Amino acid sequence: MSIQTRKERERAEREALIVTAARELAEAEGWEAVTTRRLAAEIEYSQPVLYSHFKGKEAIMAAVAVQGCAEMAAELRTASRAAKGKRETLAAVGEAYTAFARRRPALYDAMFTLRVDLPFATPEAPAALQEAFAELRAAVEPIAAEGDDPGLLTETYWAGLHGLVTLMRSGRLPEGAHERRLELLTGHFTAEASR
Amino acid sequence: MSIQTRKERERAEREALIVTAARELAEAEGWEAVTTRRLAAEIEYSQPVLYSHFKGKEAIMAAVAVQGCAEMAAELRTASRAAKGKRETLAAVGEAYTAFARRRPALYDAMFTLRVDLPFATPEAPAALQEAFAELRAAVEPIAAEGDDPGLLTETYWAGLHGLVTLMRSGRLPEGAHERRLELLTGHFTAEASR
DNA sequence: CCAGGAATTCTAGCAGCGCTAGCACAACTG
DNA sequence: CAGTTGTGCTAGCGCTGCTAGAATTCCTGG
Repeated sequence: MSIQTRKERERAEREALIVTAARELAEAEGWEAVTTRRLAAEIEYSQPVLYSHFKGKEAIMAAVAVQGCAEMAAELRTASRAAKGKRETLAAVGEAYTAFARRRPALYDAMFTLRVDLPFATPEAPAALQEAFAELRAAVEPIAAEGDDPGLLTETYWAGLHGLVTLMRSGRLPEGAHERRLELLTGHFTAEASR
Repeated sequence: MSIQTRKERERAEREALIVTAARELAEAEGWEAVTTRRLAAEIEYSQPVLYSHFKGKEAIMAAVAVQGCAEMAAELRTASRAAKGKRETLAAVGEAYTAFARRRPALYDAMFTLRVDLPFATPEAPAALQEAFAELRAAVEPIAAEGDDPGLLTETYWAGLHGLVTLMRSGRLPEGAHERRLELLTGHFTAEASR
């Protein structure tokens, strides 16, 4: 019994070690530097050990993505709590979202850009992911107009944030005017829709 | 003289052949199927020939992206011309944009998602790219509020469209409600901004 | 028409990728 | 302490983008 639990604990610890190493490597040098060989060296085990914990590289990235979702959810919540009115709250959450994406680009990519081994738009999506979306929704819902579906409106606002972040990060949009674009986006969502 | 021009013509033809083959392969089987070996086989030359035309795979993708920009610009213009009022025009252009992205996902990825060997937010950006942006801008500008910078507003609306497209394509958003999300986005941009 | 030189294309290979079969060793059990 | 179980390693497969250098083709001048 005790031996069994010790082994399980050790396995869990090593699994966490893998995820942490992957995340740190990705944040330090980008996901293209995260190879299974490099990762194996980092945790001081051989390559095949990785595959006894995860189905493949995508599954490791998915684990990192889930961690990222939890952190983002927490940051969105903090920003939301600190803000006062409906509009200020949405602005604060939007700001917190894009700030997170810019501060932790590798994490953000795993969550929302790269192909990853995770269910998304289904009830089986990871809890952390649903929490992050719920935070966004809590900020969007109060500014929804009469007929607007709050879920769809949240998805649409989210898309706006995501577009800003990804176009900027891939060099399609200049970094400089980010704050002003974000204001424009939030401003148009807090206005009354005309149809 | 004649020999010289013939050679140049043949080179240009072969270059076009490469770009076309890359594009068709990408559209048929996705960019991950476009390997330099596969591409070389397709054009019935050996691999190194590719590198006598392009600096690398990214440069080939960039050439495909430029083609895509030209086509998108044309489609946006067509949609714009067919629409009547300011709001209808913006809606039509947004619709044309997302329709293009969904109909030609590989082309869209080369243009706006994948890392590619192109200058973007600078005056040296390819003409086709600038034309596509100009089409978007022509549709956005008429609905800009007093103080809004039309360029920034266009970038922001573009980000919204891009976010919708990429989140949907990567499975983060369900396909079903796309039209309604697009309406929400366009609706909020054609409304008066409240600040 | 043919030899020499220049340009072009190909063969072969490098270093690295994700992933895995099968062996060797370590750890636990009776 | 012997035997069995299971864990981790070595080695290697088939692929990637890319390139050095050999081989071949083509054009030019005699």
